[in-house]
Amino acid sequence: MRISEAAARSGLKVDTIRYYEAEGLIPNVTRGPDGQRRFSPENVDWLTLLYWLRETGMPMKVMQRFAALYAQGDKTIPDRKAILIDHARLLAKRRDDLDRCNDILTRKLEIYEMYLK
Amino acid sequence: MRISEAAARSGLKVDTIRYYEAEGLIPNVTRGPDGQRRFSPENVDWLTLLYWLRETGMPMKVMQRFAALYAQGDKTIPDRKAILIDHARLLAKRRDDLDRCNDILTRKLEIYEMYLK
DNA sequence: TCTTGACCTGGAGTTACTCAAGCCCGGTAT
DNA sequence: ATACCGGGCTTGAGTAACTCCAGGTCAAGA
Repeated sequence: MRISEAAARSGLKVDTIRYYEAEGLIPNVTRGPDGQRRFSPENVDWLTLLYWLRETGMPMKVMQRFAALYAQGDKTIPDRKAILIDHARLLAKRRDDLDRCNDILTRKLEIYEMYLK
Repeated sequence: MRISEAAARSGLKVDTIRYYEAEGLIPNVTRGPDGQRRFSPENVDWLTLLYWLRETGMPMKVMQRFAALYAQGDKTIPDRKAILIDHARLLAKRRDDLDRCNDILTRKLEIYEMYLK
């Protein structure tokens, strides 16, 4: 499929996809005879994963490493697994942060209520 | 207290605090006779709030608006309340995102396990 | 044929810091 | 008295990760 559809399906913007490809984050992107990018369903799966990793705060350098490992085949699965487990730990921390911030907001809002009375 | 202590207490870096002040995010910062910034406990409270708002993804422009409203006194409390409620909604969305990403990671890891068998 | 729409590249602009260079100032060790 | 810290100051450059834009190609439809 074309880049616009890949963008719509993955959640990434067209520009971001091109940028990610230039930075080596997307393996196996082929071009049609017209020189335009063609995305396979596997490409889109990959982009969707990148979208969520980004959305949850994975730095690009880590994604780059992840993509490089992927390009080296199945023997890098333990390494890739380690990266994802690490990221899952980050997610847990972020979740705690959100909860903590929520508590703070709740307290502030209570104070505002007092003032409004 | 001095800037380094304010940084340690709020979680923000010294550089970030100076930057935030320059951008108008911190009301009522006074200077000592030596020309150095002095932070009151209220300042530190404010900085801590900024720290958590930033940590949970509030853009600086919103913080700027929030600070400007704060500087205008109690009559802006409803507006400030609206900003915080809005941000709380964002927190809820981010929490969903984290959970969704966690699901994806879990599935990927299961696939990796299959390969490793 | 002409135009439209999707794609291309290269490069500039943006956000929110982050770091570094170079200077001032008060306190302590020699 | 002076040399040297550590901490603070400002200004300005650098970074990450996009994001947008100008200018150009090309296939397909009216």
